[in-house]
Formats: sequence, structure tokens, C-alpha cells
Amino acid sequence: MTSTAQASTEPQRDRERTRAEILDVATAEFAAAGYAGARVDEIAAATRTTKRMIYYYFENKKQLYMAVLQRAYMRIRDAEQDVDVAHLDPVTAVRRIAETTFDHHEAHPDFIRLVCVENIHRAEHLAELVQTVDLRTPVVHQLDVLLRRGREQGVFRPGCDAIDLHMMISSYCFFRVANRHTFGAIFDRDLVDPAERGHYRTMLGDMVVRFLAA
Amino acid sequence: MTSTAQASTEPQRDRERTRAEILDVATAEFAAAGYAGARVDEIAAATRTTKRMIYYYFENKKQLYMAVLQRAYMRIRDAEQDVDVAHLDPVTAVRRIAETTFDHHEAHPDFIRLVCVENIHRAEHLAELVQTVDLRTPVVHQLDVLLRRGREQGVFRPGCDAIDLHMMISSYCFFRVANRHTFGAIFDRDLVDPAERGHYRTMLGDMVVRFLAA
DNA sequence: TAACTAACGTACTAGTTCGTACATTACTGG
DNA sequence: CCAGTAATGTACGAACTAGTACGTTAGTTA
Repeated sequence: MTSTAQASTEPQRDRERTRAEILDVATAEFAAAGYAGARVDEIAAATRTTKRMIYYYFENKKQLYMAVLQRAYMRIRDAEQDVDVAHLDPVTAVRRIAETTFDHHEAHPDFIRLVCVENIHRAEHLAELVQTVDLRTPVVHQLDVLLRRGREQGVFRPGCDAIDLHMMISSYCFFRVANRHTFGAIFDRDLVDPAERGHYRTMLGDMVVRFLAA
Repeated sequence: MTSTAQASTEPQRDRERTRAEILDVATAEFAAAGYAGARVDEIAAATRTTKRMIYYYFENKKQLYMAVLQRAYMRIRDAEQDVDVAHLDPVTAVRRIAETTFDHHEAHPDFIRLVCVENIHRAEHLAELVQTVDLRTPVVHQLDVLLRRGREQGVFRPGCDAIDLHMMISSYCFFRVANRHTFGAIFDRDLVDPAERGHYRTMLGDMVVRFLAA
């Protein structure tokens, strides 16, 4: 009666499962080939369903891409929700946040690639998305609180706000992942070599803490 | 006899002029749309010549792209040749180099975009080019000399080499230009706002100098 | 000045790729 | 249990796009 093998009660037709599978595959494809380079047929082929279903759920290629982008940003935002640094002194806390950002970037190379792709397209899709969803990372708010506390305690100097600081931290983490191929080709150095991971992580922490020091 | 208007002796057919014009237009197109998104027909239409000539001089789309990439990297490399910091003390010199990198990135957004595009393609084209031409920026060698001098004088601490330092500086400069669209969409802040240029330039200098301080 | 060649233009083709018309089947409510 | 609908599969078309066959002209050299 129900499907042959597999988990007996698993239904053959499942809206959310199919949608999610398409999004998973599409994320990999768009991250690997860019928007124009991505092929709807390729995405369909890598799914257990067909191209027809992609258009059934996502209307067209552009909206599929936007769904991929939105989910990617929301996942990062949610993942960064639960970094708790309230109990730490400002200096240690800022270093901790920088390291967390470092870890996140390394753990989500597909997200990084999507951001690159989106910037090639001048963020036209993301600009549409932000009208509906708030995609700001909670990290910026945490940095803001820490910067204020640090200045009150006299351990941080003024001259940059939380967004500036977040930009500085992201720059470093982003470049290391996003540009590792060109950088590696030119300077013959692998920026994401596991053996050097600690070195680059410490370097980032030092950079941020020293920059902020009063 | 010769052409009607224009500069009288200007020949109508000029190998180098045509090649250069195609490369100029192709650079803009690849930077604007990525490799897959770029259209050979669009490039041809924006030229005073035809598509036939693109294939006449560059064989195919891939080689056209590689010619664009090579020229872009060589121009940056050559432009950075003439930064003279030999007469400055190490701290001032490093700040000067960081600022120069900052200026170069801002002045060449198309180059930045090409680097993004190339990383989407895992630098497969650049890896081929590097076998023929040396595309390393002279900045790294200058940084190397300065780091040594600074350590001898006791003003710089050990713990990072010239390539690491170059990565740190480039990260900041690169992110500001490359990701300004997504960053602007999310945080509603224009990283290349001319009014904030000085602020971000100073921030970079402080960041580097403080990081290196003994 | 006439023959030759490098540079150039036009019109077309083969293959790809997004998207859809139409047919079908699994689930669900009455 | 049966009718209706949501979900799915197949086969195809229209438009686009990289690349080319073929013809032409400007400049050069003997």
C-alpha cells in the first residue's frame, strides 16, 4: 500500500520536504556557478524530483535564487543569535565575538559565495528581500553594547561604532574564505589551511583588541 | 582618400587599437555580469567593431576573459610598482602602504569585481595565467623589508609575515568595495560614501599600525 | 599599379536553456 | 469509497547565445 522500502509511514508527497530539497540543491548550484552560470536543469537533475516542481514551487529562476538567498541569510542570522558574552569583560567579549564570526565564515563557505554572487549583481535581490525581512545579524547589537561598556570602563577608545567594527571583523573573515583561490594562486599560500587556522584566528583577535584599546 | 572627418592620418585599421577597445569593453562587461552572465554579443555591440573581430583576436569567450583578467592584474601590479617608502620610518611607511592599497582598491572597482568573479570560478583561469606571468604585487616585498626594519628597531613585534599583513590590509580594502552593495542593503550604510572616506582610511591605518606595535 | 594579405562585416547555424502544456497519480474530506 | 485537489512526471517549444562560413575592403609591397 504505502511505499516499498524506507520508513513505512513516510509519505511519498511532502510539500515541505520537496521544497527544502530543492533549496538545498539550488544553494549549492548558485554558490558554485553564480546566478547566470547556474542551470535549472542541473538543479533538477540533482534533486529526487523534476524541473517541473521547481517552477511549481518557485515560479521562476529568479525567485528560486531569492528564496535561496533569503534562507541563507536567515540561517546565519539565527545561528548568531545565541552567542552569549554578557558575563565577559569587554575586551575578552569582543575577542570572543570576532572568533565566533571567524568560525561562522569558515563553516559556511556557500553563504560567503552567495554574498559574492549577490554583490556582482549589486545586491538587487537582497535589496528586495530586506523590505520584507530583517536580515541584520544580532552581532552588531552585541558589539554596540560592548563598545559602550568598554568606553565607560575606559578600556576602549572612541572613534568607531558597532557597524564599523563589524565591517572590520567581517572583512578579515570574509576575505580569507572568499578570496582564498585567487590569493592562493598568486601567493601560493592556502588561507584556510587547517594547520594555520589558529594563527589566523589569533591574528584577528589581536587586530581587533589592539585597534580598540584606549 | 583617407577617412572623411577625424584626425586625418589615423588609419582605419589598427590591430592594437581594436584589440584594446575590445578588452576595455569586455572588462566592463565581465565585471558587470560575471563570466557566465557576460554576453559576447553585448560586448561586440558596445565596440565600434563586430563580434567577428572578438573571435578573430581572442579565439573564444574563455580566452577573451583570460586576456581581460591578465591585463587587469598586470595593470594593478605595475601601478603599485612606484610606491616609494624607503626614506620613511617603518611605522609611517606601513601606514602609507596601507593607505595606498586603500586608494587603489577604491580607484579600480572593476578589478575588484573581476577578482570576485574569478573566485566564484575557484581561480581556475588565474591558476593558468600564473604559470606564464608573475602577478604578485610588489607591495608584499616592500612590506617584507619594512617588517624586518621595524623589528630590528624594536618598533614591530614578530608573529606575522608580509603576506599575512598584506592579507589583513587587502581584506579591509577589498570588503569595503566588493561588498558595499550587500552591506549597504543590510545595514543601510554606504561604505564608499565620499564623506566617510577619511574615516575609513584612518581606521585602516590605525588598525595596521596598532596591530604591529611592539 | 596590381597582386597579396591582414583586418573587417554579414548572415547564419547548432546547441543550449528557461519555461510550459498536458497528462497522471497520491492523498483527503465528505 | 469516491470525488476533488494538491503534487508530480513527460515531452516539448521559443528564445537566446557561442561560434562560424563566406564574402569584402584597406593597406602594403613588389
